Amino acid sequence: MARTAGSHSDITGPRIQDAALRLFARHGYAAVSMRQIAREVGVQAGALYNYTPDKQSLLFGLMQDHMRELLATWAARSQVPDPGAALETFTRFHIRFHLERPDEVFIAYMELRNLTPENHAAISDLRGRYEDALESILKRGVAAGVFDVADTKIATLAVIAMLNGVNTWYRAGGRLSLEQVETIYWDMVRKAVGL
Amino acid sequence: MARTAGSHSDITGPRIQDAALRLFARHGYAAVSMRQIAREVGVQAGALYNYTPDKQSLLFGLMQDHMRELLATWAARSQVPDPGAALETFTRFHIRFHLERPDEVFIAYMELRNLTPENHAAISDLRGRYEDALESILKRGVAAGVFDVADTKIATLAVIAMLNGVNTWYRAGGRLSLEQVETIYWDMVRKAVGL
DNA sequence: GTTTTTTCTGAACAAACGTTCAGATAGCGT
DNA sequence: ACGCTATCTGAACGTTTGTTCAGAAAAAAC
Repeated sequence: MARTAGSHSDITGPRIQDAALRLFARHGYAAVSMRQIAREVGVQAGALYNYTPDKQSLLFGLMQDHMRELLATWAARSQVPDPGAALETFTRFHIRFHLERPDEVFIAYMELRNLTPENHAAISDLRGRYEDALESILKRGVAAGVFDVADTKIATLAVIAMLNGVNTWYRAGGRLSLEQVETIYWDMVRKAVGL
Repeated sequence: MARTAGSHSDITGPRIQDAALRLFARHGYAAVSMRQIAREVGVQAGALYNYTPDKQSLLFGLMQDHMRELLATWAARSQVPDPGAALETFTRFHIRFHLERPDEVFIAYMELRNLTPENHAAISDLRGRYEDALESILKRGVAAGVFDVADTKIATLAVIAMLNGVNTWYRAGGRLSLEQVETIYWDMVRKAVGL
């Protein structure tokens, strides 16, 4: 046997990424084998290598795609001049964006240590750029005298850490709507920066 | 060859736990082999099985020890009646305790998915008890009318997530002392709960 | 309808995996 | 000094790992 009926790279490629994403998020990169991914796609393990040079690149691609989309989506937003309004926009954007992609977020935070040094540096750089987006808002607010923040760098990391926590417990269809969750967190963020 | 000079279970046992802790934290449970742990201890892989029935128990033991120590240490503290003071005590305790044990904390949060269902349930239960300790403080503060918190459950998770973030960036000997870090975070927590 | 290209199979590779165990030696109690 | 027990080695087990590749079939190009 060889090429199978209906096979097409436009179909198999994304399916491999989807399967890898889900399996990596569920069991962890190191615990998932190429054969498991292949089985999920309905293909033999060797076929995966038409789409990725190796397992590491598969992980890196997923993380890089996620971070780039995060940055691009945020950059596409029209920036509000008022620091308070900008912070609210960021807070709600962050929660919504991350809740819509639980698997990507999980991988981006948990699998950093499974990247090669070069790949790790690349992802860390993208992460840093996103953190800078928040920190620049905090700095503007401090400069304008509307935020009360002792250390903008720490506040940046603290806010992001707090917001990321949503992904550990929120489930669609639960006690609270996405809108309610956003509002509750925004309320805490707002108060934390002294607004 | 067989038993080696100077070998003793009181020495080898802890060394195995130390090595497993460090390696699991650095590379992840699934990515670390029993042979790597053994090499770190200076022993053959088979010798590990005098101290643990299997790899899974090694991980579970580390996580359980950590969570029990966390709960016991917190329980040993004399509880302050004032909710505000209690929250400050908790905040400073949490940061200090966790910064003193970066590897244990890392494992306790990252390796949950590598536990068997029974072990997972056991650790989650311990985790839940610790979260309850914070939530009870928040509830007392809300009842006393000194805290402004929309949802104590979410606030609990948000505060813990924020505080846990310290472990991702703090390094001893850096720009800020532990005392300073505690104060900055307490300032944010205090404001976030409307105190 | 024929040729070329794309996509996949199935087998193979060496290496590493967790775990077991008979046997050997070190340390301890007597 | 001797025997007993605790501790470890070294080899072995069956399985799984990531990856490669010749060949075969489907799809696309002509």
